[in-house]
Amino acid sequence: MARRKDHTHEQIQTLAIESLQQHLAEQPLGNMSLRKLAQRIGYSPGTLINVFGSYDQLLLSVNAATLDSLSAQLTLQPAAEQQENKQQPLQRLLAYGQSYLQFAEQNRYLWQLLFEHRLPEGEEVPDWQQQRIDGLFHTVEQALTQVAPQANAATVQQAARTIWASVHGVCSLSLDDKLFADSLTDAGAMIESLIRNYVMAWSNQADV
Amino acid sequence: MARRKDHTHEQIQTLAIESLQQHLAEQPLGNMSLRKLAQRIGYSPGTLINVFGSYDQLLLSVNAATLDSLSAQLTLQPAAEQQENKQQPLQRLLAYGQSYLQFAEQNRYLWQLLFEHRLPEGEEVPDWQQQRIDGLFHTVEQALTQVAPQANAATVQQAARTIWASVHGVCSLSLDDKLFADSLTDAGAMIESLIRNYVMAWSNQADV
DNA sequence: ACCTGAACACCGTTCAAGT
DNA sequence: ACCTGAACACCGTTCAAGT
Repeated sequence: MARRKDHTHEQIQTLAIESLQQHLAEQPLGNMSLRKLAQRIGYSPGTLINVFGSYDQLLLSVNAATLDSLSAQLTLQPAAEQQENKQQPLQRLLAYGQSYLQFAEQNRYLWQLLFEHRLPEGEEVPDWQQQRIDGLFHTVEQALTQVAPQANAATVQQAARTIWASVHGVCSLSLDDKLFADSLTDAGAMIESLIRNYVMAWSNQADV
Repeated sequence: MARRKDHTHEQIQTLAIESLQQHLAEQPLGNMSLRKLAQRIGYSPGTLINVFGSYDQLLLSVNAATLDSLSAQLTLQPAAEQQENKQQPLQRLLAYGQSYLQFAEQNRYLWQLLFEHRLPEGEEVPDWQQQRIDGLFHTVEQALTQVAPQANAATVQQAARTIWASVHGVCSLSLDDKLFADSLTDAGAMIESLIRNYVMAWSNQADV
């Protein structure tokens, strides 16, 4: 049998991605499979391969959406606080770090997939992914530039990446309980300590 | 057929672990399987399950060994430098961070397995693993105590974990090229900047 | 043209049957 | 007692055959 045409390819993509996201809201990727996903949305495994090219690319599509919602959560700040923080870039960086942690905690399986999914063997983080990541860095760079206007672009860029990767490391080990027992509460304090101390010393020393 | 008894269970464990380590020196875990591993060492898949309990526990055994060699590389320092650094805990922390990065770069697939392997669903990082991790933290804590003798134990402990997780984050994103293009060289600089700035501000502020 | 479902080459695990 | 190898329930992917 064949010939259903109930949905366009685009609609099938949306169905599959949303179904997988729904699964990852509660369970890790390991409990899902291309076959199960196909069954969930009422198509055969072959159709999903047709539409996405491969299971790996389906996962990449979910990661694209995850990067977008991460980006949305990070840039979203209550209007009142934005006003307040206009002259307080350090506060903004601290809030940024906490938002990142919050996102990781609230979307742990999406987050795991985003950082642990490896492309088959080839190269190339896709362009759109690198661009989205660059956008996230950019916000950090803006805040750092305000903190240390005398610093040159390369220095700011490196500091932004350092802060970012550090916060990421705390979140990563904390979510996996690979740091200590009571990680949920302490991770926030560690990120605060990390950003506050790093920015303080960095701004006093950067390109003076 | 059956009844070989060419090796004791312990010998089979060693054979399997070494064979997997050899594989991970060049290729990611995904290219290996229990069945391939069994074939490599001349036994059936069932035997490996008998000896290790499951494929997962075999992987855990490799991780135990990885933690040991990581620990060995970190505590190993040239005698001359040890002398030199006796009064320079910051230098020791910097060297520690670089050693960590070096280990991750030189053993990327072992390192990936160590941090990405998840226990089936249950709880419990095994005791021996937590103890080994605690030992690694302890070295960092010792150096921090020298930097800020006035700080209390809890503060030092948190700072040690913060530094550790941060360095880990830089290594992790750097190895996956998820930070930027030229990661190999810059990761070292980022770790240096990270430790130097954090420790500087932290020591001035901790429990004064 | 689109989709299916059987087929292919795998996977970790179990366990009756051999020695 | 120890090990095997077939069997089981999966997996991602391919592709001839249907509509």
